[in-house]
Amino acid sequence: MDKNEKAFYEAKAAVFKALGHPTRLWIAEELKKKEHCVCEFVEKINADFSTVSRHLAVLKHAGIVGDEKRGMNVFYHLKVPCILNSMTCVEAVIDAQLQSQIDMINNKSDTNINGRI
Amino acid sequence: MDKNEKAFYEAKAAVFKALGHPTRLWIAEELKKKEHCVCEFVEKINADFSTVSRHLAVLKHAGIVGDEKRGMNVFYHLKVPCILNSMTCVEAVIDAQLQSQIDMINNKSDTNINGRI
DNA sequence: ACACTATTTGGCTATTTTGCCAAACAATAA
DNA sequence: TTATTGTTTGGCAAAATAGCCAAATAGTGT
Repeated sequence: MDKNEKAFYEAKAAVFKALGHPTRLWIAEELKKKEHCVCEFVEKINADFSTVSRHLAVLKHAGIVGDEKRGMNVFYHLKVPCILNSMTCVEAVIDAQLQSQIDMINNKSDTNINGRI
Repeated sequence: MDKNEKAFYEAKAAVFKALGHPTRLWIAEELKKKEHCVCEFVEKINADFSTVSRHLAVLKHAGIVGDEKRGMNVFYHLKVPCILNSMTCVEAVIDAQLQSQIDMINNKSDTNINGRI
């Protein structure tokens, strides 16, 4: 893997990483519906103003959201909405994972039953 | 946001987080082509056996890959290939980001030029 | 039984991330 | 001008992550 390719993987991973936090993922989904100022998020999330601002900065730095100052507020919008198209697949991952956990529990109790007989 | 919804966002974010590391993202893309044992990755990545094993464990824990022991080797495979479908969009994010950086540089030098006149 | 190979795990340190508080900044209102 | 509101930034401490080494584990072959 040469230097360019490595840099490319780092850039791509950074995008995933930015979405890899529940609050930021939630913010991104909210921004898919419509733009929001920071204060609107602070109301809905139980977190400090500075915390929300930092999360938004992470998303902005990753290139996922953009911001625009209007009056006293800074409005954030989703720059690349397609980034959330994978959500159905992500949900499929979670479902599959949940299912395999259920299977594991079932197999374990089967073993126990067999062990008892 | 109630407890269930919060847990749902945490689970979804965990999937993104798992892909949010260049090595793990590279591994996932390799696994899209075909299954691999750990040793094959160790050869290609310049990292310790234990490091690679841990990265694979993270992907497995997130539900993205599965593993199967055959003989002396453990083979990993991509459980949910659709997770990489978003890659073209991720690349679009990077392109857009790169472009906005170029624009910023251009605007800055325009300002300088105007300032000089 | 022994040695050998592939993999995981425990333990450690260095680095990064998170989230809060307080302070700084910016735009508006009085 | 001062006060006020919305936002960002500096600084800090707690927690999580990454990556290495060494030890443990599991399966194979002798």
